[in-house]
Amino acid sequence: MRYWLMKTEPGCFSLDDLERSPGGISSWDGVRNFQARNLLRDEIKAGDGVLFYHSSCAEPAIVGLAQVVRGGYPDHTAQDPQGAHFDAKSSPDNPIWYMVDVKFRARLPHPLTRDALRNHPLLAGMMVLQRGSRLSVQPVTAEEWQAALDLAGLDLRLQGEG
DNA sequence: GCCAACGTTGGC
DNA sequence: GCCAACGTTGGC
Repeated sequence: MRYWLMKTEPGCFSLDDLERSPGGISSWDGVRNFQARNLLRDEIKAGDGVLFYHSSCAEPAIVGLAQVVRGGYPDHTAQDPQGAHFDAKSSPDNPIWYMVDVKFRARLPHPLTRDALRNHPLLAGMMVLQRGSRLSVQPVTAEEWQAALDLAGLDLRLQGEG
């Protein structure tokens, strides 16, 4: 079981949107970056933990927890010419882009702001804090995951863990 | 709105 | 295969 941080603009798809999705489950689609694609396709598996991060907003922060419920599979939004994520180079036979499904798990009692992360010795090194860090899906270490939960005051045991 | 950082594209 | 130009991201 591994851990990830997923970035989203709340004006586009927020933690609320995930919670309100049917069964609290939504596909994580529309990622059009090769490095993130590789993670979605090859590394991210059902059961993995997700730190849900809001970016490009008044207070960028980790706001919740989610869990991967389906590992990488072809992103069919690339096949929709009307959609915002259409890519003519992708085809059902030879998909370029991949997505996963994630399920809402928890809202943090208090969002973990960038300042809060920076001020924590175990979290200050997180990729999301690094300058120019644009990867929308980022690996998180087990230590960072635990420290984030501790800092949030959350005791969450995900299915498949422990 | 600014601007640094990054990924992608395309000319050569 | 290099690299400049461009578009996008995202914190501030």
